[in-house]
Amino acid sequence: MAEKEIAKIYEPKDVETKWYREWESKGYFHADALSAKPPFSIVIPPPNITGVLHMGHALNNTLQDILCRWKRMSGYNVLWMPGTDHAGIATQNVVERQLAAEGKNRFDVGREAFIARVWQWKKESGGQIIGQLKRLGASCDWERERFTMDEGLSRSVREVFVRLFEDGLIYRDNRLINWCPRCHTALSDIEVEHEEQKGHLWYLRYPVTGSDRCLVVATTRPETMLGDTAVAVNPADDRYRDLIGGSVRLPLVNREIPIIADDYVDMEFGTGVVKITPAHDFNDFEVGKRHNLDIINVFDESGVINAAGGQYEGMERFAARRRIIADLTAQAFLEKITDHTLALGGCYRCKTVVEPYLSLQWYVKVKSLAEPALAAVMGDNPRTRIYPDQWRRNYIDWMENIQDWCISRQIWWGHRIPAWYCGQCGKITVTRVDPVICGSCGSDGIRQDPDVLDTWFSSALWPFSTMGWPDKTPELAAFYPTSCMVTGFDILFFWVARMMMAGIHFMGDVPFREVYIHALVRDAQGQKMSKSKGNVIDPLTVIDSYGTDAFRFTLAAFAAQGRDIKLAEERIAGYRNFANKIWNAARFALMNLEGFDPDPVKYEDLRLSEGEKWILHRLNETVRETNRALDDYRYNEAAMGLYQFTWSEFCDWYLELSKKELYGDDQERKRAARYVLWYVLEQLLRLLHPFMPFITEEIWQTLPGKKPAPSIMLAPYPTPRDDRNFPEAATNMEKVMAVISAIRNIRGEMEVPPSKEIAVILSCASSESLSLMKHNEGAILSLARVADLAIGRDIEKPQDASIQVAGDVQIFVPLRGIVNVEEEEKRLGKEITRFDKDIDFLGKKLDNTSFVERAPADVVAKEREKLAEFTGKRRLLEESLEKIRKLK
RNA sequence: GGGCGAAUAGCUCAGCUGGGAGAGCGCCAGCCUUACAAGCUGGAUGUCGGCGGUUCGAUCCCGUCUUCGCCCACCA
Repeated sequence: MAEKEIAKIYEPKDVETKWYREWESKGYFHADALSAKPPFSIVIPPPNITGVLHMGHALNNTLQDILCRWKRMSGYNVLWMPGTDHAGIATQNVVERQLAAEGKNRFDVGREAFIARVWQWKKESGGQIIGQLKRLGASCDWERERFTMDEGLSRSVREVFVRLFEDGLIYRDNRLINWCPRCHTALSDIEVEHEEQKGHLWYLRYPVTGSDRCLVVATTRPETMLGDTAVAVNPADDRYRDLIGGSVRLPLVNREIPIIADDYVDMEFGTGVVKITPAHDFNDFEVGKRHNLDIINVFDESGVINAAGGQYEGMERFAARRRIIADLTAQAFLEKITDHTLALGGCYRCKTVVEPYLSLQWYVKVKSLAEPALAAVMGDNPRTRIYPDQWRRNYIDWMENIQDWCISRQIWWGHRIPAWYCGQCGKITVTRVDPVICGSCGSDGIRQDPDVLDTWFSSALWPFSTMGWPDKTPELAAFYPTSCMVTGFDILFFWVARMMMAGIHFMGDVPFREVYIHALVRDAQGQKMSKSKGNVIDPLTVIDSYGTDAFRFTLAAFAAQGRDIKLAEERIAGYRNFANKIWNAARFALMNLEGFDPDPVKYEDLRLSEGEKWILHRLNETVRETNRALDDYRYNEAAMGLYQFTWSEFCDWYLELSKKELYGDDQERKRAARYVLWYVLEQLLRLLHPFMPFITEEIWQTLPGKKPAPSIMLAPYPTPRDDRNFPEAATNMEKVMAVISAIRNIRGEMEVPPSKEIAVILSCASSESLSLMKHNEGAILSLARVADLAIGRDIEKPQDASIQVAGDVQIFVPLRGIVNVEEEEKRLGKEITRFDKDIDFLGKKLDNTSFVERAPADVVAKEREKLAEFTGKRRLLEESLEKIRKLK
């Protein structure tokens, strides 16, 4: 470290760009498929090309990067496969909005030109999230970056579609599906988000034919009455039994429709009479099938009433509702309106209320795919383990109740369905290569299905399509199945479940060995972050103001399993301070390591102090804990352990302890101190690197000594070292630290300013303590700021001294001129009361014969010890208090 | 309607397999002690949501209730 002054405050910005560029350009992120090292692979949940980095991405990718950096340093051949998703509906929406701004729609420009325009948009602005992931420090193998619509992945999609079709697992059917009237496309069941809303139940009178009775039906959607083709009652319902087989006349429409009986009708609900609209309700559709009812579709694809709606044709569905209610009211067909809450389905892309809509769509038959995907997570040793376990239950429930997957979408941006219809024979041709003639009759009058595949169809193949499938590639051989999938629970069904099905079916093995499901990032109040609420914290703004490392560390420290993260900005500031603390500890070290070369140092020859042994021992324990925690995805525990070690032990204690050695003249001691300082810091930086990649690299590069690698990200991750375990020394040091703390406590309580040096007498009750305290005299002198220290066996307490007890050491601080007698009296009183409580508690516990008899012997012994210790201390304090009182 | 999760210091949260609770921020007191005031030292604060049960012993296990949150579900 040169004479150049290092800034007191860590400035992340330049450091981050500098090192990221270095890592990437040197190819440190690149995985070699032919490496001899054991593989560790993760495929990134590909962000949408329309995406900008939000908190969810930041958390997700930070957690992945921590794993990747940790494993890479631990000797694995790490592949983190990156890429982006074409995000069919979302991306199409973006470009359609652009067109709308120009006063056009996609039909004006035509399919080909529209798709060209989407590609153009992708080229210009589709990659920004990749740059943002880089700012986050993501160590992805960018050389392998893929896109769900690139050539290779499109080939995988085509292959999968054809094979499933050939196996009879893909079929076409005409049934009710969820339809978004705004996106003009079908949606799968899970793409519909249900939300509870306050609505109404309208009770409508349907006059019974040939009678002056009316049947009253309750409905939440009165406008669909235009498509009613029956009313239904429960066959067991005595109220209506006589009317079954009869008919009613549909108001406004004047259509005569039958009264049918069906078990589906709940007698308890509403009036026990249900209007049946097979074209616009999933239940009614089933009822209609059972009873062979007509299906009258009254909407067009935009949710506007069509010709079947007679006088209401051309009205938007909600306008039609208002009008129809008004008309029914006017004609006395409306009996009453009651409040009713219902779960309305909305499009997950645009929130528009979806419409059950009859149409011809493509489906994947999932039953046979789901079975092995279910089996793979079952048992004590599942092929794929889901963390935390609670999510396994969710996965299982969903897989067990899985419905066929509607995969066709009526949009233009996506993988076009490789099916051609013959105008001659009407047969379908599905092939790997675009056909020119019908596969059945040879006619050239074929045309391709206009629909594209659900975006999640290609996502399902991601773990193997990105590695070159269907070819047999070295990547697949080396990295499939992947080691781990890190993702949020919101796409457990959309994505994880489908990757499982596809992976097992096409690769013959699960796509990943482990799945780690992390939580959602919310605001400090626990609200979901959303633009409309205005509570969004932008990760990039956070990075700008606090630095990437602080931000990453915050996310890791918050990432407790199974719990959402409530992110408050103050916390990030707290970890920014932590980064700064590391920075300043490094400044201290570098200043004191000037001219020091650790390489020739023989560790075995060093004469280590108690404090040095203690910090080495604690480092070893921290190493052990960090590795163990990361192994179990306990990111928060790993982060908190490192935080505590760094700040409370390394900085607060060790650095302070080291000063007297570093500043002293004993060259042998100095050498040991420098070595330990260098060693612990060097190891600590490696431990922290997966969490805080930039600052650790910046400091690490300036440390003296020969580097094991050109970058800290390639240096071996610390593992515990047997030659650095000092359990005994560590315990001893803790005793010394307790004495120092006790002296500081007197100082603090007595308000003795740090500038005022004091005299202290230590009275030890054992020879062990005596030699320990003598041995660590220097530490006590400097850390407790003591000028005059006397240490002896069983020293009589001076009359006018303040007392503290630490283990079997009594600490006397002569009062005269320093301590206020009243203050001391108060302090002692407080301490005594505190002991009284514990003594009382322990006494009662030990008096309880069933405790003494039944509790394990070691627990009882421990409690006895504690009682004796407390009683002893209390007695000392009591004596001291009496003496003090005499002084008054 | 089914399932899951949460309730711990003023706030945000830890607390792995039961032996009378921790952190950060905030608060109080004293400090510019030559790495760091984004800092140092000391201190205060909790019927661990309520009620039962199991146990020698429960923040932790079981039951139940209350209050929040989430997921799934075709009750019109």
